[in-house]
Amino acid sequence: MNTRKVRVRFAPSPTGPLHIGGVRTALYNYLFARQHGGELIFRIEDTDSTRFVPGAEDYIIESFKWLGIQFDEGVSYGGNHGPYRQSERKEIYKEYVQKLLEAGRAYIAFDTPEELKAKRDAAEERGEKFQYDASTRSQMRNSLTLGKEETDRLIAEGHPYVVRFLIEPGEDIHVNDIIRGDVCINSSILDDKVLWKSTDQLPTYHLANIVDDHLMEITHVIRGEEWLPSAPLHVLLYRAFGWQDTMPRFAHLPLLLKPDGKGKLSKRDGDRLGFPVFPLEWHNPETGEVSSGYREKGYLPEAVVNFLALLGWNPGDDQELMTLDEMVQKFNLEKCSKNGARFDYVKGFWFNREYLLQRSDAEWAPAFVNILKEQGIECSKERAAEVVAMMKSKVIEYDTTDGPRKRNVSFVSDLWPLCRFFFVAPTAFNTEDKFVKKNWKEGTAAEMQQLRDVLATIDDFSVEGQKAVVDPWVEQTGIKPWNAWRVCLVGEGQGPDMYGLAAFLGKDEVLRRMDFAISTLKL
RNA sequence: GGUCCAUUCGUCUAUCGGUUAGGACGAGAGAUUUUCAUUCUCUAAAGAGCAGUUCGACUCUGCUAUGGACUACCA
Repeated sequence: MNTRKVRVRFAPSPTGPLHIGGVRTALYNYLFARQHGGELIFRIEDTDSTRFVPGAEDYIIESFKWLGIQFDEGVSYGGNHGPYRQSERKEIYKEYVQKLLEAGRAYIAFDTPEELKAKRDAAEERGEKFQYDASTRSQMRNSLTLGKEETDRLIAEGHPYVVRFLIEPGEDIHVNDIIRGDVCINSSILDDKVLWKSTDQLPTYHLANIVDDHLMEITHVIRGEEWLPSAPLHVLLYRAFGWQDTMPRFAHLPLLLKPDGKGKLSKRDGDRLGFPVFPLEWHNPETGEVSSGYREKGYLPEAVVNFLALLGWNPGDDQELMTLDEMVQKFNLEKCSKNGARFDYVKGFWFNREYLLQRSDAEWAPAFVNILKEQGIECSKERAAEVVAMMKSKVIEYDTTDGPRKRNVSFVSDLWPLCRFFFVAPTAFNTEDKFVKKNWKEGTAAEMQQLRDVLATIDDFSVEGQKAVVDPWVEQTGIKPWNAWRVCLVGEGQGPDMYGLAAFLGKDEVLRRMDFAISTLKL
């Protein structure tokens, strides 16, 4: 085992917004690094020049800032192992492919993409599969079949070529994965992977990845399960370079699956079911399409992080709500589950609510004030906080694939549809409404008139002030005014405690709404 | 098709040979309630199937089934 300082990395390619699965991978790397007092490196793997998307890199950096995941080194963070963008490391890779070439562990191949495609198509027609490997490379146009002279000549003439990794068949390659244990595959099923591309004169992922991880002294590679099949190739690469002694340990994380149906979680699922799959809102620079983000939807970063952390890992006890620091304490790669986790976004609502409830009413207020402003309502933070206090324990309806459901207020934005009447007086009453029908009968108007006149005498209109006058009146008259009063002030059967509502509205507004209801509803 | 990985309540999961198989989300019921809620209490809900190893298997092995990933000059 190595006693080197733990160094892990998260290395996305800037081909678009950061997928939520990638966020989880980065989070696990972060937890692991922190727990071991190690370092987290942020590397950009932009060796596919054709898929580069402007803005993606900044997007990813901003995402981690919002989430509170701090890197120690890398693009935008600095460090002594740079540059951290693979496109800026071309000369380094060149040097290392050269070494492989000289050592006879790689060779040059002139087969064009078209020729290869023709081979594949032909094989497919025969119901077979073409693979560029020990069994076929002797029939191809490469430095092995052409000889050194001819190869040099073709290169000199400017023929495009790739560099392929020469894989010896018939060897069992073991990968000791921290999560999955021993994974073994035979080298015969591997193809001679392209290490250097002719199209853009850049290395492929496999080469750049191994060279960088070695040079950046990475000790543990924590990545998605989609990389498991190529892990043996990577092991072979480490060996070919003679780096097996410092080869990092591997840990392949299970995938995030669709909330329903089959397959892995995709952007489409988010669009379909109405939840974000990206941390931040993303504006596609080419299509102009906008994809929603957790931040813009009103999620708290702590909630997103906590929710994600538990998708594929758990501390082994029953604690589900954890701060980042607690997670750092408890994290354990060996306790990561091996099977894919369905993305249960409904549980995400619950996490958000829990974290929102930990915040004071005053902390909810600014966001609520903004939402009110969008509705054309000006409201001070203080008054907004009062509404929050009265309404945060309510439930709202939301849509699911199984039809409408109810859930607790989980976002500040849930408040608005529940709180309209705080700011807008009823302008009409629905006499067909069950609550109105049940609570506004003959004689109710007269009772409300009595209550109105009692309220009119109150100077201190606070909850306490009203109580002191109204409670005795209720006692004395035997009138239960609550529901009818609610009809007057709200217009329907919802809202907070009546004294609280009335205190918020103020005496004038309360009397005005009552007058309006009494004169419109009559009876 | 080939290779590899996986399989406990609807979902996320605990259990690392001996348990009444635990928790959470979600669902249902009841109590409380100044409407709707909150809150509290309770309930239902699981080891894919078949063999084997063992005194004993959710846990180990094999097969089957199912799901997933990979199979590019993409990462």
